[in-house]
Formats: sequence, C-alpha cells, structure tokens
Amino acid sequence: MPELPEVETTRRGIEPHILDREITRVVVREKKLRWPVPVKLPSLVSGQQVLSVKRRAKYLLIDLGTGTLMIHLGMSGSLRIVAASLRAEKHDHVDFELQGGNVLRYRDPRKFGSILWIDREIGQHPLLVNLGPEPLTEDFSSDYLYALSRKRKAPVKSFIMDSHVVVGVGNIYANEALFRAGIRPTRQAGTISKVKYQLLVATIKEILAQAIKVGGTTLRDFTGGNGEPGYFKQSLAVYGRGGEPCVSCNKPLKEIRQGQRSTVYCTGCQR
DNA sequence: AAATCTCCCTGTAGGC
DNA sequence: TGCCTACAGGGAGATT
Repeated sequence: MPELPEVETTRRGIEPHILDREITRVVVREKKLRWPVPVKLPSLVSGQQVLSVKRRAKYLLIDLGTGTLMIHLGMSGSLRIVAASLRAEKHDHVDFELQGGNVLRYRDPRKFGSILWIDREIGQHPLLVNLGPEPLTEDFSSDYLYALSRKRKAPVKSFIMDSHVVVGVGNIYANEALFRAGIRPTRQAGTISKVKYQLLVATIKEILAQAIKVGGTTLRDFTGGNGEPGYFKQSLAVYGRGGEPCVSCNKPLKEIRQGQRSTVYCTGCQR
C-alpha cells in the first residue's frame, strides 16, 4: 500500500529511466481503474518526450509538454521499468513503451489507482487544488497545524490523515507518528497542546524522511521502481502489532477502528 | 464547514 | 490445486 515515501521512492526509481526519453507507444490492457483510463491516452502520449517527473501528494506527475500524466498508485499499484521483452502478467494494465527498448509498466491488482491526462495548468486540477501542504516542506509547521486544529473535534488521527490538512500521511505513518509523539489517536484534534503539535510535526517529518531514505515500506505488493523492496517495515512500532507488547513499556498494544481504518496504540505511552 | 459514510477491487489470511 | 468468507485500504464524492 504505497504511502508517500513509496510514491517518492517510485518517482526516484523511474525518473532516470524516463527523463528526456520519448514514449513511443502506449498499450492499455485494462482501462477500468479508479477512473477510466482515457481512451485517447495512447494517441495523446505516443511520440511525446518526458520533460519532468514530479510528485504532488501521492500523485506522480509526468510532464510531456502537451499535457501531464497524473498517476496514482492507489493501494496496490506499482510502476516499474522492465525490458520490453518481459511478458505482461495479470494486472499489468498499462505499458508506456520507451525509446531504447524499456517499458514503464503500471500494475495494480486492486485497481484503486488511476492514470489521468491533464491538458491544462496542473496546479488548477480539482484533484490537486484543495490539497494541504507537503509534509516535508516548511509550509507544514506546528504553527500551521496547531492553528488549524483549534475547534476541531475529529480524532487527531483522522485530522492528520485528512489530505486537506496535510498530504501524504497515510494510515501506517499516522499510527507510527502518534506513537512516537506519545499522543493517543482518539484525542480530539482541538484539545491537543501546541507543544504536542510541535512534537507531532517533527515526528511526522522524521518518519517520512527516514522511510524515503530506506526506500519505502514494503507491505504485501509494493516494490520500488526497480522492483526492489524497501526496508522500513522492520522499524514499525505499532502498525500491524495489535495485541503484541509495546516496544517501550511492554503493555499489550490496543487495536481499534477509526473511520474504517485500523488504529493501534499503547494505552500506557499515548495519552 | 466539518465530520461521517460509502464505494471501488482482489489477494490474503483464517476458519473449517 | 481445498473451499468459503471476512478483511484490508486511498481517497473522492455523497450525505449528514
């Protein structure tokens, strides 16, 4: 389940293979993703050169000059560089064939991802225009988060997972950041002190930066641009560890559901 | 405005 | 080659 570090890892993995290169042909085997793959995608993309490979939130933005490919990996999506001779397997939905014999291959078993074509100013796109700041920029500060949290009654975990508040904090990292900051996920966002938010913001930045550094977390079906798994999973303190002892105080970790998402925390260390 | 709910999909885990 | 069911999850869009 790609979170922001995995998406950034993918971006860095594919960039050197596609930047300045021409996409010679596009093969769409399955167009039924989160939104339909545009029917005209092959004709729009074929013959265009990749001008840049960027990311906003969990969207990968591949600028082709005449427009931008906006790709989301959903929960099970991946983009890999493979040899054109490598046969497509089940769930390999779209191929972007590159000048030189390689293919940028999109796979997504659960089809929660998307491949869209944006032919206007990218920042104005409705999917991007209302997003909160990137977590690893100065715009995401404790002053910002504290001010925004006032009078918010939603649980702090839902609050930091809201993409209008800050992007890229998915379920895994929300659980981990709240544990490390010693904040109980069920606390109303508006009741948490400025000092705690300073700690939380620093922790979120630290965790995401660390995860990017080691190449993203690998859970189930994610692999990086080269097909190499990341290594962050080893350092997860609470996610997926409900009932197991807290790494800090040994109490069994509590697991609950918040908004259809699994939350794990320590009743001793998080208050 | 903010909070909550619903839905898309299929591999995996667990029960038997 | 065991079969069946519940569950997981990103996040947009609808609903309250």
